[in-house]
Formats: sequence, structure tokens, C-alpha cells
Amino acid sequence: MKIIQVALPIPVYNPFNYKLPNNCSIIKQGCRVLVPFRKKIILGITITYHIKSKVNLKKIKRIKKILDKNPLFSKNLLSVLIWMSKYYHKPIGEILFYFLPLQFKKNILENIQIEKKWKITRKGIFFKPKKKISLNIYKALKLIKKIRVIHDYEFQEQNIHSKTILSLKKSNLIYEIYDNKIKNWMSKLRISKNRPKLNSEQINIIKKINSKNKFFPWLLAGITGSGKTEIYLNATEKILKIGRQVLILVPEINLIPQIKKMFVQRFNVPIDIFHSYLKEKKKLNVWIQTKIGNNAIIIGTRSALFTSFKDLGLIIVDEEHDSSYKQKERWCYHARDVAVVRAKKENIPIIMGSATPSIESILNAKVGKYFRVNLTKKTGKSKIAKSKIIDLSNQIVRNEMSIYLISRIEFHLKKNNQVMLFLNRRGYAPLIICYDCKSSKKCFRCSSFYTLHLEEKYLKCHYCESVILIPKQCSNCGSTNLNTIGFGTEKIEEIMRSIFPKIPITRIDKDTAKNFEKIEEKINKIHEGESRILIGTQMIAKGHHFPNVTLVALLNIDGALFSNDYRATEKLAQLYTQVSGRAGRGKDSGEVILQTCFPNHPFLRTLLRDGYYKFIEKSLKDRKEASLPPYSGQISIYSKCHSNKLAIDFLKKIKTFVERKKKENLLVLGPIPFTLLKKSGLFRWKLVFQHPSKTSLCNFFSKLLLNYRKYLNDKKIRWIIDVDPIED
DNA sequence: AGCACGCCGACT
DNA sequence: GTCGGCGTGCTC
Repeated sequence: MKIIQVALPIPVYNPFNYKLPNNCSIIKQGCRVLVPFRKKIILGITITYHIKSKVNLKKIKRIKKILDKNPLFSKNLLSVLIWMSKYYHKPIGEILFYFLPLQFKKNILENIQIEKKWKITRKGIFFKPKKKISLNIYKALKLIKKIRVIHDYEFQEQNIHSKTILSLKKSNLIYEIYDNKIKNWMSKLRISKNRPKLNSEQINIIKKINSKNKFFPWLLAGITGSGKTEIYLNATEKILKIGRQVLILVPEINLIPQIKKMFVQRFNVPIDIFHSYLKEKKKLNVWIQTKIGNNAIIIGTRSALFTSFKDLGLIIVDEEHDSSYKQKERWCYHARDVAVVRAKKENIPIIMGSATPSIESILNAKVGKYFRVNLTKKTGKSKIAKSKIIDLSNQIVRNEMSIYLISRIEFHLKKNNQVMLFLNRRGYAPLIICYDCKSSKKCFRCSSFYTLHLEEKYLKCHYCESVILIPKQCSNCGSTNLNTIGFGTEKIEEIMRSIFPKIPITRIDKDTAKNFEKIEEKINKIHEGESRILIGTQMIAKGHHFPNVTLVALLNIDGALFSNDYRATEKLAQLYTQVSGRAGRGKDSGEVILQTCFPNHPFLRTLLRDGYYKFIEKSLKDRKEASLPPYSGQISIYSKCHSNKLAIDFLKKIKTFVERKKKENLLVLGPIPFTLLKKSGLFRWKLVFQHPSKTSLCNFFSKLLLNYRKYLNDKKIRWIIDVDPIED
């Protein structure tokens, strides 16, 4: 008897077995089906055929209905998701339903229509309203009158509700059409002649990369301005010419426009973007277009990795070192690592590019898992920036803005260039303290102090975003002797405005750029030169090119030097290398200033004197000595609870259980409190498992979950598993 | 997850 | 007596 495994949206590790419908001898993998479950009929997704069923045959029910003729998840994608289920210890059903577009979950319809469009009728063209019509209908009609044919999702993008569309349809003003045509973009493919001349280094790398058609993981290590994008474009060209699709991943949404621009300029093919902030209908549309092969290139954030392609030929992961590729909400996975697995299952090449490759990738290249190619020459005329460390500890007035820095800002502004200031702390001041009783106000939900936001006129907790009014008196002793301590971006902005009152200033942080449209608006302003001094958190460092910035200052790096996260220095090295590579692209050479109270810190010496790669070499050595990743595997369990004790006890119980198993070389660390113990009213602890062999640790953990499962569903405690954790 | 089952305490 | 609290276990 044929039995098939079906994934259900239920947190159970094993999939469920079902018999095929009576009239049916085969179902493809990755299709939606309706199955009886308990007393209900629910949606499931077929996975694989079962060889022998451990479940009693009498218990196995029959599939009620098959919803898709063609799989929603291609075989290759499905095997990636199954791999993820095992590697990240997440039930397969939950994974599949997490990535399935909403419409496929809600709509039980057999055929989801491809490319639904609306067309205006003759009546619609000449329609003149006699009575008053609603504003929405007016808006919709005006829109469709202008362009005659409109995508269904475009209505949604204009915030026109489906009710409005329906009433237009009922009045015979518009009608729907379905465009199921397969676009043959390959036969019309043209490549722009307007392309830069390549240097010998680039030509060699392109030749190398283009010589491989099968799975091949390339680590493209290219200093800033060495023309990585040109490598991407050339590799893409080769794939497009044989009619296959290309997937490009970027770490953050606001990096999509600039990379899209490069590809649009080069190729006349359909390019779609995909990220989690797209409207649902648009998402569905891109999903379907990708599946039938109507687009040639997809550019997106990590969620784009889970679309079905008709014929995927290449994956590009830009800024591969970026920790935004690691998802931390709901469940944890690393999109760069999964991308490599996907490339392997699809048997296609993958290019991971960065000016500052991650320590993991550099090691992978060393041991032969990845193949590293280097771009060492800048393509433009610009020179490497000069760096200088300023000792903040011997400033006359301890101030985040040293006198030297201010004089350099003045110098660069006089030359009509732009200046960029980084401070990894938003708000006005991170602390407000009473000088009489020496107390400061803590957030009532988190174990953190409030940050003063002067402009918005409140104290804000940066962990739960809760706010309170700025107190006039100390809540402890009633004194009015309240003072601020430290600096945030807002205060830096104020200082800069007082020193350079006539210079336009832009500040970019979570407070001034709440969504990516706003970020884009600000970034455009900078590009157009409307702003001369840029102040921001790491937000502006990521992947943006500002050619007129010649001075970059990292205002205070002490936090990273003395962090208990062993990756903090690596991150700072990346930030420093990225910004110093970008400063001074034009005629004037760049300058980077680092401010610290510890100018003789060995980390800074290695980084500035010997450069990024020597620094990584040293870090690798340190990590090897300490048996830390990437020289060992780590899996963490995080627990969250309103009660501190319960959160600890939950992990302690697991620890005792594991220690009885006596696995050799297994290290169980903890329970360790999070750096910020309490967040949004929940106490957070973690248990870290470490073992020299990643595979062995993974298998051990699978067994653990199977045996320990019954103790894990404690309704009071929320817990998640983090494989290859990167920070807390 | 979500629902049934079951074992206790406090009520018309 | 029984209504309902939630801890436990199972779902193909």
C-alpha cells in the first residue's frame, strides 16, 4: 500500500502518514492536500513516500483532496527545507507553512490564478458619475483610466480595497483578465554595451567562476571599490544566456534599490524584488512568476531564498559577513548557510561576496569547503584612506567630539566634501542621573536604563521601546538636580549644529528613519549633496556608497573593545574596514578617525597596522585555542518567562538530563543570563551546548529533543533553539 | 498548536 | 452531586 508523508502546521517533529486517495496512484512531492486530522479537515503539504510505516496501518487515514497538480515547493527546495528541519531542529510542517505565501494557506481553491489583471470597460472609459461616488471608487477609477490595465496587486499597493474593486466590477466599469503567458525573456536578452573596462584581476576571476556549471561555492573577497558588482554582473550574464534564473540576496531591504539599478542598467530582462515587507498579493505574484520562470532575476532579503524557481542557475550572496542574514525571531537560521545548501541541492554555483568576509567563511575557504578568489585592486582612482586613533582619555574636557576631530571636520567641509560620523547609540544621552541621590531610572519592564530623547520629549527604553515623560524631579529623592551622562546621536547632532550652524546635517538612526522608505529618502538626500554632515548608527554603514564622503569618524569604539560577546571585535573590524574603504572615492583622499580611551589596545594595533585579514588570522588562532566556533559547534536553548526562577529551572532541568547522558567532549554551559536579563517583562536565560564536532552535536540534539519532548511543552515558558548562535 | 481526557477543589 | 480549573498526552 502506498503511504505518503504529509507535513501539517503543527509543532510535531515527525510528519504524518496518509493513504493516497482511492482514484489516485501518485502524488507529487510539495503539493497541498486536504487531510482529515482529528475531527477536522486541514491543509497539509506532501513530502515523501514512506518505505515502511511505523504507524499502525489501521490508524492511517486517506487524503481527502489534492489541491495542486504541480508542486508549490520544487523537489530541490523541498530537500533544502527538510535539511533545515533537521539542522535547525524545527518541525518540517512549521517550516513549510512559515514560507508558504499567505494566499496559498487561506485559499483552498484548486487553481490559484496566475497574473490577475483588471481592464477598464468601454463603459468605464466614458463613465461620468451622476451621483456622488466614494473617494475610494473615484481614486481607483482615476488610476485605471490613466493606465487602462492594472495588476491586481497594484490596486493593493495603492491601498485600494478589494471591496472597491468588486463594486467597480459589479457596475461593469472594469473586468478581470488572466495573463498566463510565459514570457520568453531569453530570446530577447540584450546586454548593455555601456560597461566598465575590466582589469586583469577581474577578468581572471570571471573566467574562473564561469568555468564551473555545477555546485561550486565561491568566496569573493574583494576590497571596497574593487568591482565586486561587476563580477556578479558577468556571472549573471553567463547564466541568463543559457536561459536560467539568478537569485541575489542582500542583507537588508534598503540595499535592494541600488543593486537592482545596476542589474536593470545591464540586462533587459524581467527583474523582481522579494522581501517580507511586500504586500501579500505582490509577494504571491512574484512567487508564481518565479515558479513559472517569467522573471530572470530575483533580488531580495533572506526570505527570497525560499521561492520556487523554474530553473535556478546561480545564487549570489552579497555582503556575506552581515549578521542580518541570521534570523533570530520565531526561529533561527542563517540565510548564507542555507543558500550554500540550496546551491548544493540545485547543483549550481554560488558566489558569496564581501570586502570583509566572515571568520567562518575564511576558515571554510582555508579547509577547502569554499573556493576563495581575491580582488585586491581598486578600480577607480581613489587611494586607501589614512587612519588615525584619537585618545579620548587625555582630552581636556572629556567629550565625544575631540578638538582634533572638529578641526578635521572643518577641513573637509571647507573642501566641499561630506563628513560621516558613527556612534552606535541613538537618542540624546544613554543615562539620566540624579546628582543628589545618584540614582537613575530603570525601565519597568526591562533591566535597562532609560535613554533620554530630547527631541521627542521622552525617556525611551531601547529594548521594549516603551516611553515615559521626561521627569523634572528625581523619582527617588525628589531632587531637581538631574543630569545626563554620555552621548547619543541626537546630542552629537546638537553639538554639530552649534559648531557648524550653516551646514545641513542629516541624522539616520532608528528614531529618524522608522521605515525603509524614509531611509531611502534620507540616503537620496545625501547622494544629492543636500546634506553635508551625516550622523548615524551602523544603519548608514551597511553597503552604501557615498562618493563625496572623505572623512569618516567612529566616535566611540570602547563598547566593542570590552564587550563580552567574542564577536564584537570582529564586527568592529568589519565596520572599520568597510568605512575606510569607502572614504575618499573622489579626487580627495579619505581619512578615518577612531576615537577611544584605549588607543593601545592590541586589537586596534593589529587591525590598523596589519589590516583586516591579519586580524582575522589572529582571531582564528584565539578561537582555536579557546575551542570556540568555528572550531566547534554550538547550539543554544533560550528560555523566556515572567518568572526568573522558572526560566532558570527550565534550563537547569535540561542540563541535568543531558549530563546524565555523559556524552564525551560535550560542554554544557549555563544557565547563563542574557546580557540584558529582562526584556519586555520577560526574564531570559540560555543554555549553550558545545562540541568539537558539529555533526555529532546535531545528532545528539535530535535525540535529546525526541526523548525530552514531553518536558518541553511547558505553557509558562517560551523557548527556542539557536543553532550556530551569534549573539544574544 | 489544539483538543480531549482526567483529576481535583468549590459551588448552584 | 457537578461545574470548571488546567496539567498531560496525542494527533496519521
